[in-house]
Amino acid sequence: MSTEETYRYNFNEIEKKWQGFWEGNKTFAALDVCEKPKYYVLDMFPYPSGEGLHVGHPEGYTASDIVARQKRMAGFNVLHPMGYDAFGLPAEQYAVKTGTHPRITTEKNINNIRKQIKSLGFSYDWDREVDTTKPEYYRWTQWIFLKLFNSYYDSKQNKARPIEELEIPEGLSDVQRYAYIDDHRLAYEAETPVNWCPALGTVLANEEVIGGVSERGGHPVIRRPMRQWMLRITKYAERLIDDLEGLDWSYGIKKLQIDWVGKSIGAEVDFKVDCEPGSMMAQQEPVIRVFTTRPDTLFGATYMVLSPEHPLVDEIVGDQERLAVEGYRAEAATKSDLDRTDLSKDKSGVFIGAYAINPVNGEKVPIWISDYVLASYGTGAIMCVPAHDTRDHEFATKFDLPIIEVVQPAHDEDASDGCFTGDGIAVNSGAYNGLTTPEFKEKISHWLEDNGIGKKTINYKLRDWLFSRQRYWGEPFPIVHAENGEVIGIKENELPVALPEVENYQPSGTGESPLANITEWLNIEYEGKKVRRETNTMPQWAGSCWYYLRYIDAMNDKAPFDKEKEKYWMPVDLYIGGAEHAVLHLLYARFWHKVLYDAGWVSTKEPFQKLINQGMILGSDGQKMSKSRGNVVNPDAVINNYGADSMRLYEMFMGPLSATKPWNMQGVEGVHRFLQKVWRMIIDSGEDQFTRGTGELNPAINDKPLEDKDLRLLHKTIKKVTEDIENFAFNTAISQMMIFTNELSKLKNRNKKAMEAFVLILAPFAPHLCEELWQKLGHQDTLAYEPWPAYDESLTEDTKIELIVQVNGKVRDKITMPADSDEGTIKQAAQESVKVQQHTDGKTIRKVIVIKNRLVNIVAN
RNA sequence: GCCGAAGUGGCGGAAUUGGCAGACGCGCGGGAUUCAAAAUCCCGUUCUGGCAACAGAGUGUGGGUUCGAUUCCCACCUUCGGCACCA
Repeated sequence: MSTEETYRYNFNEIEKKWQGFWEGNKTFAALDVCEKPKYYVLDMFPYPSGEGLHVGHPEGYTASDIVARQKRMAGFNVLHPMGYDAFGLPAEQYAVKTGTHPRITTEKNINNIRKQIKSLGFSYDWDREVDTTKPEYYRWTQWIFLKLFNSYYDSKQNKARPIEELEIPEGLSDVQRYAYIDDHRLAYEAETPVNWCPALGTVLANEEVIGGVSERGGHPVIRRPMRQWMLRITKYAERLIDDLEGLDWSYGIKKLQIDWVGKSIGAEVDFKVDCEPGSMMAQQEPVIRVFTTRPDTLFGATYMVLSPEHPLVDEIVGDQERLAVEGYRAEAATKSDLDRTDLSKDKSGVFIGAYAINPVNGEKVPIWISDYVLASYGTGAIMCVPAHDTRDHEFATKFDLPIIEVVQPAHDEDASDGCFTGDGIAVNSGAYNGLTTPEFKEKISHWLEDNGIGKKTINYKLRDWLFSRQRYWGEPFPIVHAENGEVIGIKENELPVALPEVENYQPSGTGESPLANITEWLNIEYEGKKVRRETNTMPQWAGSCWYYLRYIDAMNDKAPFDKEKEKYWMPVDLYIGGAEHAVLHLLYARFWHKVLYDAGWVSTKEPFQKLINQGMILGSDGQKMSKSRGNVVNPDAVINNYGADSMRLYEMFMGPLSATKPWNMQGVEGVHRFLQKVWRMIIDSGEDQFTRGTGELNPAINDKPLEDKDLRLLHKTIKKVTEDIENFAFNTAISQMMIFTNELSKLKNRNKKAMEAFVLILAPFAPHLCEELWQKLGHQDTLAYEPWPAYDESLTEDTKIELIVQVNGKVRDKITMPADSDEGTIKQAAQESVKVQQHTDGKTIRKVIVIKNRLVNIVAN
């Protein structure tokens, strides 16, 4: 029978056909004006690498696509866009090696990845595609940067305001005024020690340095001060924590963000440096300010440590100690972060030959420097309480410094190693003895404030964002520098500052980007002044900080987006992506969003209302996929062999979306068999015992009503699939549809309406197949906007229930009874059971527990 | 070290206001169909004992609460992910 082949499930043909249909009809175009409620489903857009997609990408994209398709059918106006985060180092490194313009590489990679994405049949609105490297896009990235540059943070109003509104002290010279203003901008320049990678010729962000070498390439990284652009994200620390509250994100991700901001409440305390009376030093009255979260342990502070970089060290160092101190500081300066971390187990430091006075008891305490104190946190100096801080304890033990206990555990908690870090009761603390830790903190804070030697203070781990890179392939800054030191933002209407062509992509070597080599671009006249352009470019994060806003109005050439459209579409209702972006991307995007919010450009405080992280997909060996292990699965191969629908279905069937799970090609085979079975259930494929192979509707499909149990199965299935999509439990939704198919395939009479409902609920998962089946069922148009099938609650429950009968908690029998039978009837029926009687024989029945519609437990002994 | 998530058959996993452990899929075993195969269909498949009916054990380990615990509580072990001297 040659027709057999012809009418089998031919995924290749079907998928090509429907992808063409959707594209040609713009089936998934979102409407900007619409009476329907809106729903915005966003995927984290990919970096278009040369390798293309790996199987991890389609996992999140399939999940979001199922939701998008289901929401459309449920009557929502859905925005579901896709784009490319295409600036970045790999294209540039390739350019350095081969001379190929990164634009060429990037375009090629985008074309490839777009083709891959399209081959999976996602319901994106392709008219809204964005590419962060296009001038039409980065023009607005620069525009937002200018917003940052032209704003300052008003701490009283707790929001950013235009720089023109900044109050400037009178009587400043021009230069002083520029400096004052620049000091307040949300985007500012600073001389900062940065991670300089000589091999890459660029500065790397902390997160791009792993174990002292560059994340890409593994080249050594050293610390070196350099002029850099910084963004004042620290001003938003409090709001970045507070506004998490209303978001539907997992506890884990919120915690990660909160910890990254790292808020801690404590006090700043001034320690006077002990000077010889009448000396030069004494007149200056030098003071060391420390930050501590435990002001209640002040009486136990037996020494102090300054960071090696602390500015006061030079002034107060003793003559005899100067040489040793300078040696130590030089050593610390050359140490990378890795070296410092490595030494964490073995503390180092030197005494600087000076003393300070503990303000609470007048004790003279020695001052040391050590690299375990960070210059960049708090005040760069600490008071040390070795009895109640593990790091101080280690240091004091090593250098034989005194340890005084000032807190006792309230109960008999474990004070192991003589270092108790918990809350307790104060001892050896003068008038404060007997106070609990919180009481003590409160009192001493007031005392410090009343005496002008300290005050309550809040510190954050979060640092300002190092926002410049010495690279070619990134957004140029819309900034020029005048000869008098003035920093000038390019006018908005002159944007974009286009990325110029260069002859070679090699870094300039001085630490500047390749842009510094193009003199005719570099030195220009701007507004009548001779200026030099900014040669830094923005980091890869920049484009991804606001792309979700550009999708709302991707073609707008007058503004980044239309404010009315923004009001309609924002916030993003669902954001799906990898957990690797849980901290930085989300934090940075939230920060930019808040800046735009303060400027009145966006209407919501937060951009992403609900966030779901998909888990990692491992190779079939249970290891991370990597070329070197040879366990990488190529999605193209899977699509070729089994089709996009099978690929989609398998990725969802593997397990819970957020779990880490291994790939198994036989599992793809399994879901593929399911789709074939669905095909045979509805199409006369000639493979089925009841059919002849016409390729049309299966003759078993007719208008005869389903039997009660099958009708109930249909309604149960609709209910479960509907609820499971809501809960992102796609694996169990698929399993329920398998149960339905297994059952209905056995029937000689398959009700047509039931088949149609089934096709509609399977459609978000396997859209190509379902469109084809929908057409075969006699419909002309796409099913994308067919109403989502409703279920009848009363038909989702059974009329007869199999009750479990237990004796002493062990299952001994099962009895079938009408649903909602009353307790008395159930008890009686259970005790009449022969098997129950065998197990209760000779025993006294103490108790009978009945759980309606579930079980009976007879307790006997 | 700290924080977060998780530990269930040969494998992926299912089951939560505490109520049949192992749905669904893979794999494996047996059968039907076939000249044969592919495809398809049917039966079986946690472990131990038994031909079977059936009995016992069983959700990382050890305790506890309960008529009843994969689910709740306490202690511990292991794996994965993140952070890492932030005073």
